[in-house]
Amino acid sequence: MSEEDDKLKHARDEFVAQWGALGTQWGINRTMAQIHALLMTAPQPMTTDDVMENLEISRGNAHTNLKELVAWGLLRVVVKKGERREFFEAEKDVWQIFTIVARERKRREIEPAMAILSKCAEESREIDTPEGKAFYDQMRQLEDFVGFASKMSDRISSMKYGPAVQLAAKFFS
Amino acid sequence: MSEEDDKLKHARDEFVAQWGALGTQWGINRTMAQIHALLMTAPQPMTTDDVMENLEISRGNAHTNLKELVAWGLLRVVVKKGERREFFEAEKDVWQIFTIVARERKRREIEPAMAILSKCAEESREIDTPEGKAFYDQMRQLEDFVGFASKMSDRISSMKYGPAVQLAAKFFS
DNA sequence: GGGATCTTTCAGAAATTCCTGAAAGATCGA
DNA sequence: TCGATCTTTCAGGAATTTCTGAAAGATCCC
Repeated sequence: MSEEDDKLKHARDEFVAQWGALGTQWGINRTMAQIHALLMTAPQPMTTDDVMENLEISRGNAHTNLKELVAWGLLRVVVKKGERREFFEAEKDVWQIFTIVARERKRREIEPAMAILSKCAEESREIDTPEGKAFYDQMRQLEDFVGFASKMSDRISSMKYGPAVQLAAKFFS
Repeated sequence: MSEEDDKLKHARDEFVAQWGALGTQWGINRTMAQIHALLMTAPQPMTTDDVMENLEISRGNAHTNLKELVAWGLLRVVVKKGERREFFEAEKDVWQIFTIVARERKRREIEPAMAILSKCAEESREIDTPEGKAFYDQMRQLEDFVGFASKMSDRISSMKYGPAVQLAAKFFS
């Protein structure tokens, strides 16, 4: 079966490499994306050393990014009895992955935007010139829209997969 | 009215600065986000030199990012009669801005992901080992989900604002 | 043609982000 | 307590991204 194993190894290596490259576009660093790809396609939980070896990266790098992925909730730490080392295992359910990423993006992208918009709207609320009114108006429109998007994101992220698909089906009808 | 004008200038400067900082999180560079913020809140179209002066940046930087924003569709070039210079004006409609950004993100983030997933699924389709099947299965699940998200994004982006809000209202009921 | 004005490009500098390797910190069993 | 094993941190270096400033390229009018 070495033939088959080679094909798999090749496909998996490609997935890891490309997913890593893509990570950059998504605003997460290459290593983090590669580790995530590696573990999503790992049959067994892996140790820091496994990851280091497979991706040919330093211990510091592996460690930092593994912990970051754990903080996101995309990886879990697994302890095996009789083993002192930590093993890492990925969340593999796509809907779970989606909701985790959506929540994180909301936290990092939507919420700071809301804060800015609210502040600027507030500061300009009572400026009684045409320019002032136009500015306030623009801030309010942005604020309303972003607030709305934020609510939608929450709502969807908190749904179970089944209902979400149901809803989407309705959407396409 | 110098008092009022000052307050407005302050609020606007803050918006530009903060929006620029936020841009980094969104994966676009600071200058590009700042220019966008500046023009979204400009009562009149602005020239390259206006932008350079206001943000205190070089001509090359201003030029490159203005053109990039035009390429995205977030700015339009305006020609005034009797003027040789180009003026730039921002799309101010929030729904338009949203659909433009959604389309761009799809192009840069979703489509490359789809390509990788399809290729890796294809390559692993016939591997007849437990690991091979698991890998193929994972690729397919990701592919299906991302494909689905892609369709949803298209569907929403191509809607008019009114119907989109209607739909959202149903969603919250 | 030639000068004036505006746009575009791009090599190198500056700034930012990311990674390495090593040292320090924990935890455990003997 | 001590050595072995594993985890964590971080200063400095490497890689990547962004910006500047100047030169070259358009376009227009005289």
